[in-house]
Amino acid sequence: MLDIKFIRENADLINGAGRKKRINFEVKKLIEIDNKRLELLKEVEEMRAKQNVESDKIVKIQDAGEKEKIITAMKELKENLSDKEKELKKIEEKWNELMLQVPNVPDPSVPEGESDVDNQEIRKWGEVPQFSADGGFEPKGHIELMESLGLVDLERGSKVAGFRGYFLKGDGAMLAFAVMQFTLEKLAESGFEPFIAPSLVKEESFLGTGWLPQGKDEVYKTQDNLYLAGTAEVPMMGLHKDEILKEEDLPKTYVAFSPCFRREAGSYGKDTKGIYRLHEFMKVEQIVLCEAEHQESVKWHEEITRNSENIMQALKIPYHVVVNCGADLGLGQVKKYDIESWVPSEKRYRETHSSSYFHDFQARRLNIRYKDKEGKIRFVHSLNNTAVAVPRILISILENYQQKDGTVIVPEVLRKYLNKDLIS
RNA sequence: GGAGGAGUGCCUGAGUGGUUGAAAGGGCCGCUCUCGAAAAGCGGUAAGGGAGAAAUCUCUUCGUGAGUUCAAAUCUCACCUCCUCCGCCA
Repeated sequence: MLDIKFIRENADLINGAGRKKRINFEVKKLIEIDNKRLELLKEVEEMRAKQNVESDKIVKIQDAGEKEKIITAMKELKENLSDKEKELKKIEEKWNELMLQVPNVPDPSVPEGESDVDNQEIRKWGEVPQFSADGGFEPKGHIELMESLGLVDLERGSKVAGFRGYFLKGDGAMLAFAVMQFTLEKLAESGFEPFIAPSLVKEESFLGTGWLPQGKDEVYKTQDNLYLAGTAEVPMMGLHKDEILKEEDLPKTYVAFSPCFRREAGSYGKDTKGIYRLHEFMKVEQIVLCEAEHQESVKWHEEITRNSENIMQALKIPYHVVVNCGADLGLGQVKKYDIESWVPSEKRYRETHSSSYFHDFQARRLNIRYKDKEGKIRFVHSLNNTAVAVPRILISILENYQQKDGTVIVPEVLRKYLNKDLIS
């Protein structure tokens, strides 16, 4: 959500944002509704003021006849007032609906583009392994690798959990916990406060983060009107909802584990095999709330991106970082980087992390504020980034560390968790 | 799942229809006193919206929503949250 005053004064900017993000939104319509809203608001407030004044008189006046006269007049006013209030409420509902659709303005550095193919590589790390070079071998895909090593059971997974169901087992289960534990420890060391966040969450945090209403097909809803979060970003942003933080408490840097659930409604045909795209997975996520300065957001955006890169480098997995183009940005995102990890069997990088900042877009919706040095109350800025997503990251770990005989070397930094250096 | 109880400002807590945006105490901030501190005294201390250059004026908010009434923190209903007891249970 953006400030209505900002929207009114920067209609062109918002229209441009919509174009760049390939989101249909007409500022003109909203401004018309807003004008109507302000007009009605004024009328309603004048009537209420009148009512307040006359109410005081009713209490003070002794004369019974006079009193009766005012009460009669107030009865009439009440009729008119409640009609106007109903009208105002209807307009406000429409207004709110539109306000939730206003796209946040992307940073000028975000490239134009139609889809994720237009995302631009900004840096690359690591040597892509050359398995098939002289005397080498053709690298196996993660499914074959994991099934032959007994790390996953996909057949029984779908028997039990349906489409995209899976069991991680044996060293697959151990490796999953190892990489999450490693990540959590690394980030806790850098000062991020660890959390285990709820996944079953009320609607308001979904609206607040911008996952709803736009993504309603993407989110599971329960019969108790709770929703299953697709990322810890949702509960973690809800954490400080309606709070006024102190400036000295900022930045809030959190690292949260949570199970994640996604319907993948728009991706029926995509990645139907293996453990790349799942309805249920686990994730360790970085969340930052910082002061409401663009430079702060940028600084933290780079920092949380670097944190994830550091983990990838510790795991020694080749990756590159792309800056997402306009069309690949969500409604609230100002700028986003994806980290994509090398998948040898596909000979390409695939998305494993997503790092974005929102300015105060989410904070406005969630009403998360802080008091700055001058005592002024402002909305915080918010950011989030994947620290590691499991089991997706296992694809790159296992495929990059595989050997000719089908065994897999355990990344050095994970050995202490598995108590072994080879999965065979 | 069953039976009760409660939700008021930063906190504790008063308030059962009308000068209550809200007593009192605590906290916090400022000032006085003091060499300084403590204590004491005095003053201040919600957020959001609208109008205005500003001073200021005005509207809304006592868990949320709906209702009764000329008028609601106060009455009615629904929902949410928390607490206690019973049952079940990782």
